[in-house]
Amino acid sequence: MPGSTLKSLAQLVGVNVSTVSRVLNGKAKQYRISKQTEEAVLLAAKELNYHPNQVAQGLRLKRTLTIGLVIPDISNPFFSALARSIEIQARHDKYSIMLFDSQEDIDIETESIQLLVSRKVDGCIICPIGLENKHLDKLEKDFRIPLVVVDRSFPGMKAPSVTADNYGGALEAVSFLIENGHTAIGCIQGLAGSTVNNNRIKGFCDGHEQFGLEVPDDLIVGNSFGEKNGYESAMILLDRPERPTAIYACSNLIALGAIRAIHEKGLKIPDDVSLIAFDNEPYFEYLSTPITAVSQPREEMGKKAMELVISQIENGKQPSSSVTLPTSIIVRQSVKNRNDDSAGLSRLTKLN
Amino acid sequence: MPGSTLKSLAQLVGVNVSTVSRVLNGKAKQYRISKQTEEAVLLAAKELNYHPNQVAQGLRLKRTLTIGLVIPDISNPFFSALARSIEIQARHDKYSIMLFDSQEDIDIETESIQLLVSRKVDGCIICPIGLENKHLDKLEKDFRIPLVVVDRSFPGMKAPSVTADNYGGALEAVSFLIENGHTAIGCIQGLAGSTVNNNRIKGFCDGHEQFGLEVPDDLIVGNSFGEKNGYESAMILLDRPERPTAIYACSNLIALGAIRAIHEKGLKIPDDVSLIAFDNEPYFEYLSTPITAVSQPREEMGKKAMELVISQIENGKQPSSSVTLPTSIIVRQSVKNRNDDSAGLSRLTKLN
DNA sequence: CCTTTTAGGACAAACGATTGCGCCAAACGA
DNA sequence: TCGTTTGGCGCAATCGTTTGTCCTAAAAGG
Repeated sequence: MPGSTLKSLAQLVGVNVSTVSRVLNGKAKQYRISKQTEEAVLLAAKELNYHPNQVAQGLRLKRTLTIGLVIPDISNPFFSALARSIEIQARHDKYSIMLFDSQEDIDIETESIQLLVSRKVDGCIICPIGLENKHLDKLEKDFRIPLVVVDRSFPGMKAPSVTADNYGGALEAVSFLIENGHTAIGCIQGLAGSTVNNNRIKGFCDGHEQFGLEVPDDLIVGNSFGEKNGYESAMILLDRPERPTAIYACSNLIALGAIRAIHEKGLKIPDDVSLIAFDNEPYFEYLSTPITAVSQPREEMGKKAMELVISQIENGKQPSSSVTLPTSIIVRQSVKNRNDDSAGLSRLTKLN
Repeated sequence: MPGSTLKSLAQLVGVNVSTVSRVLNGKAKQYRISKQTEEAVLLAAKELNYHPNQVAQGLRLKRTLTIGLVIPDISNPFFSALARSIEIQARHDKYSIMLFDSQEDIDIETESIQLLVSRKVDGCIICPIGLENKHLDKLEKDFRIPLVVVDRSFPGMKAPSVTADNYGGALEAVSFLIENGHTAIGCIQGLAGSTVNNNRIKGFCDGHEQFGLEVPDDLIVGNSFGEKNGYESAMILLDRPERPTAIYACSNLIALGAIRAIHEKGLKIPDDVSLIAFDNEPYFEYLSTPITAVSQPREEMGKKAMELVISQIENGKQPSSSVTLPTSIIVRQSVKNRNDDSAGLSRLTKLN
């Protein structure tokens, strides 16, 4: 049966569609439908394998049970893990996910947001490109669609955000490097100006200061979270007359690109250069040299984001605060302990 | 404006909604709408930033411009690459993607299919778990929703499928191993009974026969495409009294699990055991030992799948044939050439 | 001057579901 | 016997679009 409808059920049972609707919505006693009629309707619904047309329901109820998900690159393991977690949580709450891949392109992101509006999603979760948020604000102001921003937040946005503790994680990473005797640390950053990058860089800088080191501005290079930038920026760092002893990669893909560059140069991790990554991948464990990384709670981030949209949708209230989830450092073997190298090297410690 | 509608436009311009609708659908001259009215409507549409309510359109036109995508695990890089390619192609054709992650669970897969029906998607692309297809057939027979099956097909299904050349790729992989002097090859299979696994195993077996070798049935172990199975099955193979000299892993995740097991055993690839994987990952290049793998054309598969659904939707005709896309082997360093080991070892060659 | 054409749009019925209201019969109370 | 309740359900509007049909005035034709 290509689509049994309320009408077909009504005809079969011999009652009005409104009666069928009420029975199927469990409002039988509220509207004083007789037991007999109720059972007949329920039986017919089973027979015809009735399932309501959610498009019609969506129009009538102004609620589509759909969440829009906009992501810069679903093939990036970080985002696909996030997406999975979001989908699972959504399914649990009876919502479905409409997926948009913005391809790290602000125009596609904007276009996707327009689509979300046209499609009347009940709420959305967006991992924005990172530099603009006017189009995001419109979602709430003009269209009143609940929004949660994940991974890349904006200062001054009303929409709640879910992010990892980028500052804390960065601080931990750079402290780890410095404590292992590294003082010339190259930093390959992501999209400059994005809040997530700002925080990962601020942690990098503050880490230096906490140990009384000068911040090596000229060692901060790059401008994208992608693999290509990781490769190219690593090449630049490695070509410097005074090669940094360690590289801090601001994303999983940057790390992968850096590894490619290091391989290509014929250098060894960690003997020739140490590496630490922000964002962990399962395969980091099995790389030529297992990579030390700052791990983000991907599943929790997705779950939390979904909870925040749902609560906005169902309670109608804006959850006051954004959430920041803790990171953890996973120490493997990509950072060399230079303190052992020469006894003459004075060990650095935190100042305060 | 939380949703300008045809009605609001009509009031603003002072005409009937039908007139507005016709103008916006480019049917102005067909219905003899005057230039003035047309321009007034278009202007108002810009002013109010009108975008049609796609839910209402969907109900009226019985066409939602939505494709359902059901995938066993979006965090598996193979599927996320596929999803990305599908989303990009869909966007190009004005469709949006509704994403369902079946979590390798047949019940969730079935539930997802029911959701696709309720949500009136125009077509769907499913990467099924692999063992049953009755619920898939219903999609077409009972609901007339165009369907394309990707990665895991079923013999005798009417729905077209898009798969890599699993048989050919397997044959190539095992031939490569044998030509490198391996005769005791462990095989960690995926979900037994699924067509994709059948083909990857048939290639494995036929490969042996083509070289006049007996098929080592007892060396074929495992029963899932996941990482856990890769780990556990590899452990079993490595614990055998006569350890296989090579392992053929039937999926990317199986390979990752096998690598974990090999590491844990303190063995080296390829000196202690060689490894070849079906399905390539970018990071295979940078592993402790770069892994030789059979590469599937992920992007092409996604694009082709989308083309097949669209053609069914728009032409209403069933594309006669399923497509099989060629694989290619990427030789790295995880397979040891045992022919060099001892001069006494007779080199194997293909029989015919 | 009367009829026919044409231009320009309005009206209303769908699509499938939900829901406020109203209607009719039987039962009940007085 | 007559009004009032209550049980049980139908009617019709509505959500926002699309589209077949119909209507009205002006222009054209004779």
